[in-house]
Amino acid sequence: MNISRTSERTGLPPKTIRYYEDIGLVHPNRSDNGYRDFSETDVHKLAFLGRARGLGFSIEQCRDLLALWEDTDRASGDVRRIARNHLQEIEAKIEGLSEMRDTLSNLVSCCSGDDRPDCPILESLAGEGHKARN
Amino acid sequence: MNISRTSERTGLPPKTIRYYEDIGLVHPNRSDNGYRDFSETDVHKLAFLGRARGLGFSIEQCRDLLALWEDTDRASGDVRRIARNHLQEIEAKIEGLSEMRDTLSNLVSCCSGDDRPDCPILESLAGEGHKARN
DNA sequence: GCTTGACCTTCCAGTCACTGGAATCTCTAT
DNA sequence: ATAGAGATTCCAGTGACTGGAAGGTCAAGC
Repeated sequence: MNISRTSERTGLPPKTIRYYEDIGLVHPNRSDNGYRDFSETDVHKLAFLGRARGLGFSIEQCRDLLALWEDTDRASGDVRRIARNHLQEIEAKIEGLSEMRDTLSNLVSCCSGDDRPDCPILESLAGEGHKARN
Repeated sequence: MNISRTSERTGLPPKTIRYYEDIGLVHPNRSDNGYRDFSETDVHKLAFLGRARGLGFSIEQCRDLLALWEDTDRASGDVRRIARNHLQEIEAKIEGLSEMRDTLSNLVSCCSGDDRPDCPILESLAGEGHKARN
């Protein structure tokens, strides 16, 4: 199967598929003309990678997950450990972003947003927050 | 003021400060020996940048905010527009991450996480979700 | 047989916001 | 004179792609 059909079936752009081969995540065969020739297994691997990336796993985590997937003697505990670590990272990111959101939405709602120059957003960025109620 | 003192006062690493000069966000003077010599204004600008970056604004957004900050004739509406756009991006990110978190935490809690190979996390990544109840 | 167009290949560069490291210069203190 | 700290520039790497150029291959139509 050529790369564009593989792209359609996996939802991954051809560029990404070539990149995944570059970094050793898949190893498609080559036809006589030099074109990549993807097997069903390759397609499954790529779809697996697409889903794992969609859940935010890093490439290195994906590599580990893929290895565990292919190892029928794996311990599910190893998989779970990776997923839990990643889950914690995601939760930390959400927390950081939530703080930003709260601060920003506060500032945005304090700003009149008209043609006048007075702007609590800039004042806060300038470090004048503590002077706000003078 | 030399770069290490400026780093202390702004909380930005020297490397970052040099980088900010490289991309034209600050323009410190130079002493006779070639060392950067930061003014109070430079320090304020850098602190401003540090806070804006801490709220997740991109460098280009920071550049715009800095220009507005320095323009006493600005319209606060321009600032507010930038901040609101950024706020929406943050909210979109939070939503995406929250979906990941929900899916992942579901999978993690379904996985026994012991020495056995059966693993609903891998099954889901392999696209076997729809077969779960066979 | 020839051309056209779609597809494939490789390779290089760019993204974003830094960060690390090497090689070299300057200053201060002993 | 020398040691150490701190400054400089420049180059390369990060993560995960993405864009684009230059060129090879294939199938269809004339």
